[in-house]
Amino acid sequence: MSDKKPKNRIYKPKKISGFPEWLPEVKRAEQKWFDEIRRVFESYGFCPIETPSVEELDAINAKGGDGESDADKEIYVIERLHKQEGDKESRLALHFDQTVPLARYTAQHFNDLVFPFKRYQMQRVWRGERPQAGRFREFYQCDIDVINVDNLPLHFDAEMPAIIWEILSSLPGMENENIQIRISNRKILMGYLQSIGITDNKKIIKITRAIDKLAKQGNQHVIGKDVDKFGGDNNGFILLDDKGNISTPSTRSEIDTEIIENITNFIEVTTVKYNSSDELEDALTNNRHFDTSNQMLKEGIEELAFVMDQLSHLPEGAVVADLSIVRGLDYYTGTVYETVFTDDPSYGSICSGGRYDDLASNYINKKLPGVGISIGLSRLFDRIRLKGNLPLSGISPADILITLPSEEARPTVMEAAQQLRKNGLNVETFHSPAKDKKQFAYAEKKGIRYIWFIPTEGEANHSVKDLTTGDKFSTTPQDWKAK
RNA sequence: GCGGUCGUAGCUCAGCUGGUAGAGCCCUCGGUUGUGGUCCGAGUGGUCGCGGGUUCAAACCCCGUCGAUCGCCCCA
Repeated sequence: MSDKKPKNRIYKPKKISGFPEWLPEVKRAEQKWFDEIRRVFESYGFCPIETPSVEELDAINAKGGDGESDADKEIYVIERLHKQEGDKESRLALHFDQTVPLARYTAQHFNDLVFPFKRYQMQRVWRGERPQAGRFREFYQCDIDVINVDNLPLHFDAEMPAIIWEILSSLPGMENENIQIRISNRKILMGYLQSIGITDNKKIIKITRAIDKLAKQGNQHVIGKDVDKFGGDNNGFILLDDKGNISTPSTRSEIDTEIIENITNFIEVTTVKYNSSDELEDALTNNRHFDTSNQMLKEGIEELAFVMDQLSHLPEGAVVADLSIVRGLDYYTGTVYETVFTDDPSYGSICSGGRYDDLASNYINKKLPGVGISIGLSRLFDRIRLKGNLPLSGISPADILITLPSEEARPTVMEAAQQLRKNGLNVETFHSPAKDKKQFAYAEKKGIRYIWFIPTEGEANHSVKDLTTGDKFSTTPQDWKAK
């Protein structure tokens, strides 16, 4: 009797949370998305670049200015496993978006770039946050940005959503999704806060986040009702009731009642979505609560109205002005975008961006305003995939599998394969002589449509069988064309 | 960083109130099938996430730990 085989210790493979990977058929579908996105980007004249996965940590942190920002925690820093005492090397960090690398890139290659610099970039980015539905630690973003020297025409602010709309409505599997691009302009909120006397940066951040949250939770949520619920040290100080109205300041309030009232007025306006520039201007300009003599507020309204006008050719509801969109990243200074599934806004934005006045000012002594938008490809893709709406077209990209009846036939098989490839077909040859059953089953499983037979003795022609229909054709490698 | 749920074959899971593990799929082989997709049969595969405790006895109870997942913060 045989002894028990010694078991070799196996390192059992595990999923790494937040780092998705796909089977071939899904990856093929993802590649088609990349192809389509690239096609549209290039059709508008954007050119490709790729930056390293890492930036120097100092360079990434340069944008904040404040030093300790929330973004710090999301960054992965890399180090050598075998680093030694006293090794001198710059600290490298995986980039968490493509905007900061773009700023650095633009500054670094300033002399060699043609402005306005229009580039697209489709790479992975990394965020050190806790994964959950639609949230990854490693994911793809597809960015387009335009950067110019000194001034950047507002026209570009309108071009971004137009491009995005074109892409989102052409990606395979997205046919039945209801998507909306929501646009605002930070100058409106900033100008408004300025006009009611709020200038403290920390207060501004809290207010913007409260407004942001309010909109995303569909007015259901309460900020600060249970202060601790909203994350230990991040004390919400704006208290909203279930209808989304600011009620009383919490015990930790840093803000007085009059201002609360003012913000309530503002929120009334922000929770409406405006379909046209006229609606928007009516609501804001003629609102007695707004001091439109404030220059920044006025500019914001005008800019947003301009952008809306430029986008009036898009279908109704595709793009709306939504003043609750304020965006977390603090480098945005004007137009801001978010994109949501209208039937499930809480899934999060699938496509965001905005305008920044001088993102590169930390890297170069020039004023380089830009505007850009980023498709959260992984989040979008995963949603469509999980809904089962992703069109899959087989594991293999091969159109044809040539059977190998015997080892002697291999040269003929190879020759036929080469000829077919020259004609633009993807061809795989079966790897070893085997029963037809095995070779057929292989083609079937890999989703290869045609099986090719070289001539048997006495036959002049090759033959092809279409597995989807069962039809068989007599032909030659030179002549055959897939129907 | 915080909270909820979960962790049994490669995958999806079953395993009643504790008595030392099962199904389907996958995979391999054989048969059937006008050259494959069907059907039938056989086989491979698990120290029940890991560690400790309670017990005569634990996949099942307790503690810890790790992992996954969902949510909060934040964000694509």
